Amino acid sequence: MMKQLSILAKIENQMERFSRAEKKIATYIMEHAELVPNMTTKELSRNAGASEASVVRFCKAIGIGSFTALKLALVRELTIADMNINDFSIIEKQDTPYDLFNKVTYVNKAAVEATTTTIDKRELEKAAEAIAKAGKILFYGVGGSAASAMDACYKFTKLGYVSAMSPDFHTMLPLVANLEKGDVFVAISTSGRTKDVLEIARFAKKQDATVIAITKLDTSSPLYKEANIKLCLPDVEQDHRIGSMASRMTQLNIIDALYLITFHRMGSLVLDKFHETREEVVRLRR
Amino acid sequence: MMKQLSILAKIENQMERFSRAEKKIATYIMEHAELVPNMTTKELSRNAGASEASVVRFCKAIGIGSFTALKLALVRELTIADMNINDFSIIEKQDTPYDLFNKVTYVNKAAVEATTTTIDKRELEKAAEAIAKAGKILFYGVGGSAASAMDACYKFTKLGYVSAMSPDFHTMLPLVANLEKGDVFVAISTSGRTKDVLEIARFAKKQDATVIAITKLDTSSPLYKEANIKLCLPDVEQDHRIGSMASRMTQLNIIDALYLITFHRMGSLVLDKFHETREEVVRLRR
DNA sequence: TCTTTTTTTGAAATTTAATTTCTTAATTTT
DNA sequence: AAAATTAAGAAATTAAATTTCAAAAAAAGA
Repeated sequence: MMKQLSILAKIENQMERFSRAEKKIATYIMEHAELVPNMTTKELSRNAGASEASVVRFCKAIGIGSFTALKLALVRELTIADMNINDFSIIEKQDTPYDLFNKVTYVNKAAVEATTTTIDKRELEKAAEAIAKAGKILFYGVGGSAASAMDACYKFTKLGYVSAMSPDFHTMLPLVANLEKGDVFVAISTSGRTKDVLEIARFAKKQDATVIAITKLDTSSPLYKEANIKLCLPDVEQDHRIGSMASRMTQLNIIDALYLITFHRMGSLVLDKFHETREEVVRLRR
Repeated sequence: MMKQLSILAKIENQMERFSRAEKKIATYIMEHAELVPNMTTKELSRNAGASEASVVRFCKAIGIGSFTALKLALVRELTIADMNINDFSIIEKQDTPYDLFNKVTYVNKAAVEATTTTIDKRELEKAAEAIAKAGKILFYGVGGSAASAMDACYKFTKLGYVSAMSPDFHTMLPLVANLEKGDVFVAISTSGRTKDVLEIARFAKKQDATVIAITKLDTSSPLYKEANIKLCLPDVEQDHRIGSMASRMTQLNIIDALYLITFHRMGSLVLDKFHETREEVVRLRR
């Protein structure tokens, strides 16, 4: 029922979609998975009969940020396969609540872990830089992503930023209209194809704000293409009837990172104000 | 038969033999093994307080051919050992954004994992039962827990429940006033001592609603004592300056479980309505 | 204690690997 | 068939790992 987070399964599933060179690479990896972690792009490209560039592009195509990340993910997967933990991956009729809880826990843990395969070091640095320089930060996500936007907004408010969010398109419009050059707009959409989010992101860009996208690594999605900075989520898509649970975990993991990075960067400068807030909170304790 | 020593064990064994720089590197690896696979020689050397050359030499010293090989070996080992959770509050001055990201990821993963230590099978079953019988479900959390409440509300609305939430005390009052016997009120407060949440929870109880608490396992907290059903969060140690990030992860993990359990229980009965919603969503695709 | 020798270390240079850019080739669309 | 789009590899760039080498620290011998 719940789809695998497994790299090899993902490759197999997408096999028809792949282009000629990608197919060669995919086939080679499927057949020699255990060798790949010890290879370089040059070796793999030579063995598969494609170019190094295609190897790197292939990684993005399957939603993994870099060749090195693919190698690490493969090692993990092959190690796990040896251990046979995979009975977690399927929900069964006779599952008790506690079984289901354990399965959810496993999936969420794996989802958080998978974020390391899609995050790009430099994009993260760019994001940190942009946020550090921003006057205002807006967050926007709808449906399942609204809660992530809310969480992010709360966190950055705590840091002393002028921050806002709303799951409502019409409320966002005037907020975005007031963005200025150097301000930051964070668009949260796992698919990268949510119309409302896209439209507001374009508007924010027109206002000269820096647009940070928190979205699935999918080079063909409109949000991915539009954004100034891309913080990519792993593709943890699950049963379409259930909807994505784990993807919120990955969104929040990235938001936590942004928060911690900003906090760390501000350093002791803000700690005083921070403590003031805290004391007041304790005093008013509700 | 000679037992194959793991890398970490091997490092520990040889600790006395190491030179000064090697010792620093060994210590860092022992203490942050899970971070090393995503590091470069430069990062590791900086974090450990030694040079890149020493990192490479260290690998040879423990009988591993290259730094890359060490990283792969560590991944294998950690995947098998799968987390010995000790390591919170691990932020250092010189951490780069990417370092911080990896640390957050590790902490969040560990937090999700830790949920398994505090959840009680029977409480979970009671919660599932109560929700199945409920007409309405309310969620209430303030501050950092508001986003969790929002997420939960969205999920249960998708399942066809009459569900509401607000981070605003005054908005909650009339909502709770309309609760009837058998309805469910879910109070989300990690500390279990948030005044607003407590007051509303008491009110809900007076209305004969079933009060489910999502709160830290702490038998002396008022919310823990008041609640009909307790779904307990692990006590994720938190830096008080930073505030809890990981605790939201644990809240959401439990919410995901409740959602999945309810979904599972409803079974195919609702799938039709579910699909209708989905088709409409696709049609209106925004 | 004071050389001398040996070992350890990190800075800089080199080599190797990964990624991006740019151009050409192939494919699809009109 | 022409135009537009997409795919692919060669070459250039950037980043990572490794080696070299000179200086510092420690050990050995006077």
